[in-house]
Amino acid sequence: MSDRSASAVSSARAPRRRPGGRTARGGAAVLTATLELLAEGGYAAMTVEEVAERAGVHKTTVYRRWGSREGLVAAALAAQGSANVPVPDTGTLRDDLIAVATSVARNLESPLGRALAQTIVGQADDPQIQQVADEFWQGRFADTAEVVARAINRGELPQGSDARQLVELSVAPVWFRSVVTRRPVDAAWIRTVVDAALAVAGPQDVHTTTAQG
Amino acid sequence: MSDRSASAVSSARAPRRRPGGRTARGGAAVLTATLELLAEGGYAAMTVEEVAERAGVHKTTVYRRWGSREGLVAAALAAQGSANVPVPDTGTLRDDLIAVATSVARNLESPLGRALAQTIVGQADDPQIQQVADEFWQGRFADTAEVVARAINRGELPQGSDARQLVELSVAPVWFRSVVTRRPVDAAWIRTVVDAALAVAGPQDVHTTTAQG
Amino acid sequence: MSDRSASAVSSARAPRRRPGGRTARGGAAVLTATLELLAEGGYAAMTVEEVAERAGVHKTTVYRRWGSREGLVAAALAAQGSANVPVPDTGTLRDDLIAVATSVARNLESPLGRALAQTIVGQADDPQIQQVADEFWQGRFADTAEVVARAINRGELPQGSDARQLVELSVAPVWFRSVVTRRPVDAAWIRTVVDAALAVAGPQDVHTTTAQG
Amino acid sequence: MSDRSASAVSSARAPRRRPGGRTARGGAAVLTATLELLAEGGYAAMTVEEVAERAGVHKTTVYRRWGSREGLVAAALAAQGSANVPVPDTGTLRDDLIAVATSVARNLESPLGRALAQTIVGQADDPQIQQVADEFWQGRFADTAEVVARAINRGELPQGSDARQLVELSVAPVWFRSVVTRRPVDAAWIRTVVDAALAVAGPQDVHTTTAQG
DNA sequence: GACTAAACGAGACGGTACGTCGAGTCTTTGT
DNA sequence: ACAAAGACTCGACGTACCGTCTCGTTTAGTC
Repeated sequence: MSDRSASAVSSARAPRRRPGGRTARGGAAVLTATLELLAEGGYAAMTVEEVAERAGVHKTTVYRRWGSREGLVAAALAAQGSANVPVPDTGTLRDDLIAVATSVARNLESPLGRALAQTIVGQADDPQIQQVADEFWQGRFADTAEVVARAINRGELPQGSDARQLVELSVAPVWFRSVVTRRPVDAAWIRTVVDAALAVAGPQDVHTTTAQG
Repeated sequence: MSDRSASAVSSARAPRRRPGGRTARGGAAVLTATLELLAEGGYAAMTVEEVAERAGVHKTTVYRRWGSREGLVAAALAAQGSANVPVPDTGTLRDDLIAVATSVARNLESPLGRALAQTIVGQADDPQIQQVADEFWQGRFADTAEVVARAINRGELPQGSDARQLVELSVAPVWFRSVVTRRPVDAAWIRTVVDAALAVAGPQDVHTTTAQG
Repeated sequence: MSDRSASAVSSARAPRRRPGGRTARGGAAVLTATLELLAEGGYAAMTVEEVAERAGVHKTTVYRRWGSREGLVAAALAAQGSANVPVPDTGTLRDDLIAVATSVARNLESPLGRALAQTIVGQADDPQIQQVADEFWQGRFADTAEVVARAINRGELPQGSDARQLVELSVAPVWFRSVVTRRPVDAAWIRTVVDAALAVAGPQDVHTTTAQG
Repeated sequence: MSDRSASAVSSARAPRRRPGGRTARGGAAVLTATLELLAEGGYAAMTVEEVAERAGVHKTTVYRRWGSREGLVAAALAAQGSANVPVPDTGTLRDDLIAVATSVARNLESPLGRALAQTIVGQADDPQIQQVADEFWQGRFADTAEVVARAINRGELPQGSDARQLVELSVAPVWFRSVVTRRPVDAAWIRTVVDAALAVAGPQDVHTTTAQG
């Protein structure tokens, strides 16, 4: 459906095109440097000047193209957010959801993932950041809806099951623990979370099987 | 980010005229002003200078007592966080959890609540903020554990039920929706969330029992 | 990270109160540095940043105290302009005027004098510069009026003689040559200029007397 | 110094639409725009970009042809300076000189005249500006020398009279007042100035003779 | 009731970063 | 072959806020 280019972040540390660098190439270096700095010290530690220096570009160039610090961050976020996360296909809904939640947990454990998460939440008042965040979630939920669609096809879930709710309930506690309360997320807990989500998915039946009577 | 308004004087908060008065009163005015500014424009818009002015205090005084911007915010957060939220007692666990989650949702809908949430998440890398956040969560989970304790006493839950898990699963989706994806939280959804949490609380039977009864 | 160009030249002028220097002393060093730079390369070459560096002061300090580049220049101009030039007293009006004109010529030959002259003229549209210039001229004409007053006392000039006109006509051509057409000013020419000024000073009598005799 | 107004479009000067238009008619539009901007806000307010926009030409074109801001200004100055001012011929030297001085005064009262004067003085350190200024003065003095030549022919002045000195003494005070001290120039004062100049031109008698006749 | 130490008011300063302006250069594209 | 378009480097501007420091004054706690 949505073919987002899966271009890697390429942590290749900026080639350092110092003086004559007629970069222009697209400014990918700038976005990379931005993400790099976010990963290193979070939003507060990311300065436009440092980004420019790392990208081998002049400060004014950054401002010309991205308008402001927020614009730059938003662009970097968008670039990173559109990097498609593969949707798992294990054969069962439960394992798929566990895989999704685990993937989220892993991501939030990485410095970059954590930094982006904090930025999305902490700078949510900025309209540009907000818009990128909205698009990000829309994309993520659209992607993961496939997991649920397959489950419906397999008969694991009734026709009208709410895909978003299922995924939201599976992922929310992971974000909460990892980003809000900052406590470790382990596999067992993820399983519990997914089971809870499944418990209210569709009209009970699928999960308990016997509650129908 | 660039609003000056030198006059300010704000909402009549600070008596401003403290000729002989030994301020010291505890600096409550400073913390109040801090929260006020956080509520108004979030963490980014809160400046020590503006806080000092609103509190009718000099900037250096703020630094003398709270050390830094983060220290000040941490203190304000602590002051606000320790304001005990009443633990509900409706008679049933489900309604208690719904009440707790609803209370959280209401709080996160308020400008101040939202600002504090964003601060806690966005500035989580700062040790002082982090500590306050840790204490806050510890307190909140301790408080709400009572709800579960009562349920156990009533026989709604088996002895060894995990109070924290129950509350966490009830509250996490609310935070996620409200703070992370920024979508509205309605009562029906809260009920679903709580039901999901209850579904994995204690050995299945409790749940099914409850559902049946 | 940010390599400061080690130019620093600074002809041993600034005490270089680097780190703990709670300068405040009055910022004379800043004004001195300003004049220095003006002398070196004129108005265009004078940057606030360079001034600050030479004065061993931070850029923001300069802006705090003088508001802007123009304000700084105006202050430096005022400081320099108020340095009283001694009014000559040779015994005769003609020699006094020659002395005044010669002094002006010498000043305009110096790099600093030339730079200030060019600044006064070239930046005349700036209100701050303008005001300083006005005060400067007022002061200069007031000072030199004494020369004329003495001449009146000596009977060289009638009572109501126009001091300003006399001085103006003596000095204007010097400025014109030196600053406007940029040609050298020699003593013989100064004598001619002063004679021309004297020729129209007072109600003819002095001149006509001379012409008659 | 900080007025933006990106729209501008100015006083309908530039045709703006030069689709096939090859090689600008000779760049007159550019020089006109330059003078226009100089007249409007002086040297400081004149930017190459604004000039280019008003002339309906691209910035790079300006740089190609005039090399730099100074080169452009020099060219504009030259274009304007070479516009011959008519040399008066009233019949008497005194009236001719008064006419010349008055013409200078009128010119210096106009925004453009004032701006050019300030530029010539303020940017005198730039070699290009300097050269244009030199040529300008050479031309002006050559032109006005005719006035003196005629006076000699009429017998108003002796053969070897110094034309340049006469004109210089007549004009210098006007420049001084108008450009340096920025005070108004009135007709009576101009007469005084010219009389002073005449007083030292040739052997005194000429002046008195003229006055008597 | 005077005396001292802590805390405060006031104000400037060093320092980092922001975002902006304009000069001048270079490359691509078109005519 | 020259010009339009547009992006880029570079140096500087002026501003905001952080956190520090100094000095003088106030006030509280103690003798």
